[in-house]
Amino acid sequence: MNLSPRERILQAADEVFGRVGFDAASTRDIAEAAGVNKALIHYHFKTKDGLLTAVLEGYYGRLTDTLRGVLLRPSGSLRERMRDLVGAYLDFLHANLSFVRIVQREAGGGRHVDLVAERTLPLLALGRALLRERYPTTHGGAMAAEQLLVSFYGMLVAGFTFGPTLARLLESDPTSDAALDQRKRHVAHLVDLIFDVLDRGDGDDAEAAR
Amino acid sequence: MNLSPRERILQAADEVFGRVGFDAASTRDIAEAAGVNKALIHYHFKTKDGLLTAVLEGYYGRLTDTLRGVLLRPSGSLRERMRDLVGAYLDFLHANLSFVRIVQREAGGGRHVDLVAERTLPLLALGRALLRERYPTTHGGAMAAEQLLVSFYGMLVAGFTFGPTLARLLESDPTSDAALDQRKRHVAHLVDLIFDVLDRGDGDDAEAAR
Amino acid sequence: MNLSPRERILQAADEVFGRVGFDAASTRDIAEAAGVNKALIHYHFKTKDGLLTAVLEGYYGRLTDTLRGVLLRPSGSLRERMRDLVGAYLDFLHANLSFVRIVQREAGGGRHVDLVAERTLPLLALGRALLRERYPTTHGGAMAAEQLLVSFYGMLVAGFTFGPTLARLLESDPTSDAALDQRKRHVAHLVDLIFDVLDRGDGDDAEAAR
Amino acid sequence: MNLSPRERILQAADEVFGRVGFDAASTRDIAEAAGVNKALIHYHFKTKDGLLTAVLEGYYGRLTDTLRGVLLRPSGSLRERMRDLVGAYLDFLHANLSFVRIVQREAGGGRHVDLVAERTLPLLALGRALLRERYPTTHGGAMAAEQLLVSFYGMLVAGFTFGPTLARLLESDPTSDAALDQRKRHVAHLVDLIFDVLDRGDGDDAEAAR
DNA sequence: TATGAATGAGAGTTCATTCAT
DNA sequence: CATGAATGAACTCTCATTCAT
Repeated sequence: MNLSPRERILQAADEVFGRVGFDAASTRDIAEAAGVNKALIHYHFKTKDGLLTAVLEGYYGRLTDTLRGVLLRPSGSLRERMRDLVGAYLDFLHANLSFVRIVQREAGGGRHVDLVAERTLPLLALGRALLRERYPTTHGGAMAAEQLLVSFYGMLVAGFTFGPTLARLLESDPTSDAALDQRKRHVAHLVDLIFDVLDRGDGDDAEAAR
Repeated sequence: MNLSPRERILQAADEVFGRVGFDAASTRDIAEAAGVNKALIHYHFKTKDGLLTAVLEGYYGRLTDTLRGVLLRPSGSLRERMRDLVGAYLDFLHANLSFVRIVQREAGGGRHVDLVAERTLPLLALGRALLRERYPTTHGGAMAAEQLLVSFYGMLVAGFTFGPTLARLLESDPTSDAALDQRKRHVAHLVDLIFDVLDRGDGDDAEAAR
Repeated sequence: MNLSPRERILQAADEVFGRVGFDAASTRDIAEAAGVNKALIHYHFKTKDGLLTAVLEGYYGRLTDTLRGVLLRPSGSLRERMRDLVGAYLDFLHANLSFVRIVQREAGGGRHVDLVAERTLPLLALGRALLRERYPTTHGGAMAAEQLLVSFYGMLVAGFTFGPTLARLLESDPTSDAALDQRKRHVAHLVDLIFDVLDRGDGDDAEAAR
Repeated sequence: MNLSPRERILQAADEVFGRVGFDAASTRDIAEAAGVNKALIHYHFKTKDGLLTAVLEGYYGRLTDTLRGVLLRPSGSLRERMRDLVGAYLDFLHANLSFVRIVQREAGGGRHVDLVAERTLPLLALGRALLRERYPTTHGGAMAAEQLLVSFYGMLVAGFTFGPTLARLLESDPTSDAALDQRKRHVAHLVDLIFDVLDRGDGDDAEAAR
C-alpha cells in the first residue's frame, strides 16, 4: 500500500536482520530489498546501528503496550492474567518472527545487549513484583520469582528461536497456525500446573522435603 | 597448557564466537587471541566456516557423549533419568557458555542452521522416543512429547542465553555456581511437576475438561 | 584530458594489463595508476574480470568497426580490400599495443579465452566467407581459407607480440613509425604474392604436382 | 614409468603453466598435480621463477638441438633447409603445446621476457645470417631478413597460440595430426612462394616498381 | 528527499617462501 | 630427500559511511 521509503527501509531491515542477523546483513542488501538507495538509509537512520535501534524500538513499543495491558488489568486473578499474558506473548511472537530471531541473537552478548536489556527489564521487573506480591513464598528458593520468569520466558520463546531446527523433527511447520494453537494450549497447561503449586503454597521447604 | 597452535586457535575462536557472534568475529581477532598468524587458521581449518564447524563438532561430540550416557542408562525410571539429564545439561552449559551463545545465534536461521540442526535432531528424536514409549498419552495434544521437549529445552537454555540481560535484573551473577545450583533445583522441580502429571495419566482430555 | 575516474581506471587497467598481464596486475596497481581508490574499481566494474571485459569490449568495438568498414567496402577487388585490411589492422595494433599483448596472453588458454574467441570469431568467419566466395579453390587443401587466415593473422600480430624480443635483434625500435611502415610494406608484399597464386588458380593440385 | 619427484614437478609445472599461465599457476596446484609436497618445489628449484626457468631451459635445449641440426645441415639448399626447418618447428610445437603457450604469454612483456629473448635470439641471428649470405637483397627493404623471420615465426606459431579460438571456427580440432599435416603443407607452400621471389631476385626495387 | 559517486578500513583468503624435523 | 607447520605480504572484494548534487 505505497509505504514511504522510510517505512520500506524499516520493513526490509526487519526482514533481513531476522533472516541473516544484524552482522551478516549489509546495508546494500537492505537498500535493495527496500528498493531505495543505500545512502537513504543513512539519511533516515544515521548509522546501521541506528536502523537496528529503530526496528527494535518499534517492536518493543508494540510489545510493551500489549503486555502491559494484559498484566495490569485490574480484574482477574494473577493466574488468569498470566495465562492471558502467555497467550498474548505467543501471538505476538508468532506474528513477529523476525523480532524473536533478532532478540535471540542480540540478547546473548555482543554490542547491542543493552538495547535489548533496557527494554526487557521493565517487563521482567513488573512480573517479578506481581509474583512476589501475590505469592510471598516466591522470594528465593527453587520457585523464586526470577526462576519462574526465566522458565516462562524460555518456554515462550523456545518454539520460535528453535523453529528452523524443530521444523526438521516435527512433521508439521512450527510456524503454522495449528502449531501455534497446540503450543498455546501446552504452555497454558504448564502455567496452570505451576500456579497450582504456588496456590498450594509449598515452596522450597516442601520441595526440599521430597 | 602449552597447547598446540591448532588447539589455541580453537579455543580463541570459541571465545570470540561466543562473545561477539560468528559474523562479527574476524579471523584477525581470533588469530591475535590465539597468538598465531592469520593464515594459520586457513591452513588448519580451510575457511572461517570450517573453523566454526570444528568448534561446534567438538562441543557436540562431548555433549552427545554426556547426554546419551544419562538418557540410555538402563536402570532408573524415566523420571529419574530426565532429572539427571536436566542436571547434566545445565552443568554442561554452565561449563561451556560459549556453546550456548553460539548455538542460540545460529539455531534461529542463517547460513549455519543445518550444522546445528543435524547434531541436535538425534538427541531430540531420542527424547521423543523415550517419552512416547513410557507415556503413550504424549502422542499429540497439549502434553505431546514434542511440546514437552521444546519446553524443557527452553527452560534449560533460557538462563544462559538470556544471561547478560538477566544479570541486570538479578542481584547476583547468573553464571555463578550458586545461581547454577538454584536453577538446577528449580528446573528439577518443574520436571517433577510435569512427570507427576504424566504419571497421573491425564493428558489432553483431563486438560480439556478443566 | 580531465577524464572521468571511470575512464581513468579503464586507461590505467589497459596499461597495466598490457604491461604485466591480467594475472600479474593487481587492482592496487591499477587504482594507483588511475589515481583513484581501490574500491572504485569494484564500484564501476564489479570485479577484476569485469574490468578486463570492459577494456576488451572497448577495443573490440573500435577494431570491429574499423575492419568491417574496410572488408565490406563494396568497391575494390578482394585483393585490394585485403591489402587495406592488412594496413588498417597493423595501424590499429600499432596504436593499441596493449590490446595485442592482452589478447596474445588470453587467446592461448585460461579463464578468458571465451571473451576473446567470441569477439574474434565473427571477423574470422567473415574473412573466410569472402575468400571462399571469390576463390572457390580455397576450400580445403594447402591454401584453404582457414590456413590463409591463420597465416595472415600470424604475420600481422607477430611483429607486436614478439616485439620486446625482436627489439633486441633489430637495431631499431620495432614500435617506431619507421618500423611500422617497413612492416606494412612487407606484409602487403606477401599478401600480393598470395593473391597472385590465388588468381593463377593453382590450388592444391598444382602444389601437389610440384 | 616412475619418474623422479623432480621430474614429476617439471611435468606438472609444464602442464599448469601452459594451461593457466605462470602468474595464475600456484605452487600448490603444481605440487598437487605432481603428487609432492609444496616445499619440495623450493627444495629443487629454489623459487617459482626458478621452476619456470627450468621448464623453459628444458624446452629450449631440445628445440635448439632440433633446429640447429636442420639449419646447419651442410648439404641441401637454403630453401630445402628452410622447408625442413618449418616442418621440424611445427612438429616440435605440435608435440609441446605447453611450450608455445608459455612462450606466447611471456614473450610479450612482463618479468620473464629476458628468459625468452636470450634463448630465442641466437636462432633468429642464425636465420638472419643465412638469409643475408645467400640472398644479399634481403638487407633492408620490404623483404628484409628480419621481416621474413618475423613472418615465418608468425605463421608457424599462430596455429597453436590461437588454437583455442580457432577450434571454434574450424570444424576439426586444430591440435589433431590431420590439422598438423594440412598446416605443414600450407606453410611449406608459402615458404616456397617466398623463396621463388627471393630466387627471382626482385627485392625492394621490383616491389617498388609495381 | 533522494541519489550516484567515491572512499578508508577491513574482511576472508591465497600466495610464495622458510624452517625444524 | 621430503614434509607439515608456520608466516608476512598481498590478494580481490565488501563494508558502512560521506558528500556533492
